[in-house]
Amino acid sequence: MQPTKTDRALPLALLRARETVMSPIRKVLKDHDVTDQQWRVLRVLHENGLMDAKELAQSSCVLAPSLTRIIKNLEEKTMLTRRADGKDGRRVLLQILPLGAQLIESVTPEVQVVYQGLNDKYGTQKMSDLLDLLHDVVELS
Amino acid sequence: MQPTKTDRALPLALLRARETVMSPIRKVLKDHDVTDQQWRVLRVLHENGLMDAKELAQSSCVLAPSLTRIIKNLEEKTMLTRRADGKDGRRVLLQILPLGAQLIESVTPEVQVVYQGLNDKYGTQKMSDLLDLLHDVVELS
DNA sequence: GCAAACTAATTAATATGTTAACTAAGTTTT
DNA sequence: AAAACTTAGTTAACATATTAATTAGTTTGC
Repeated sequence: MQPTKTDRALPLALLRARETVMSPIRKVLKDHDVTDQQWRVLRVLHENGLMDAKELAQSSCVLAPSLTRIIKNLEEKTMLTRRADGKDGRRVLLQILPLGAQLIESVTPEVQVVYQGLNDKYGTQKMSDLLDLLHDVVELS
Repeated sequence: MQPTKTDRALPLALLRARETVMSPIRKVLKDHDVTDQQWRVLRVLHENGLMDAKELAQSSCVLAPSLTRIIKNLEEKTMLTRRADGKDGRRVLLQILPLGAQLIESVTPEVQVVYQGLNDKYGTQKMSDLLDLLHDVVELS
């Protein structure tokens, strides 16, 4: 069986698209000393309030072992707090702290500028279509 | 400025979609002791023949420092060869070896089965549309 | 021709990805 | 209630991502 041409392979296409989008955003995040994973974790936590580690890992698309390290790191920077769940001793509850929320709020405008530029060049309708199609891919699992 | 809801953020959507697609494929690759990065590198090399490291890195969406280590690893497994370019002493020329090509050819059918299942569930037309939209994203850079 | 600027690749340092093994806490079975 | 099973989180080991610095080779400008 012949391999699919690499430029029509979905995983590589997704990766290339992601690199295109993330590259300029990463620069912004870098200026604020945040990695994109830390950024995802903080954004999800900012959006959802109190969460346990499993929810947070799934929502932010970070694996559990990575999240453990990221949490440790962000906790040391007082960006978030970590405490055991009283009802279920296995769970760890996470909550964003003012410093974390402040980071989100100060970096977001810069990131939005990049998104907006992307959106203008790409087209709002196409962007919406793309997001819908991507959402459908995730639904398959 | 309010952050974009994380479920409509393009980078996260791309990442989630990629995870959905890659998860079953990774299992296949794991059974053959190949990481997905090594797989990408070998596939691109198999498709394109002789390439220098820079081309290979760009085409396979791997950063140069990672490629250096991946090449070292694959070279030790005699999956590919590495030699200096006679005309430009800075460049390194890579070529796939029979063992590498054999790996591609033996793993590809299994990967294709996964792709096919995905394609059947998702729809060929939608898949094609998605690939086109993703391609257009990359064109923006 | 040669120094400056540039380019390809590697190395270094830190963070994350990935799988497996492990610990602790909770749930189910009998 | 104790054993077996399950689940959440962590730790471990290795591979890759990311940026910066370094090395070696090439090209440019004067």
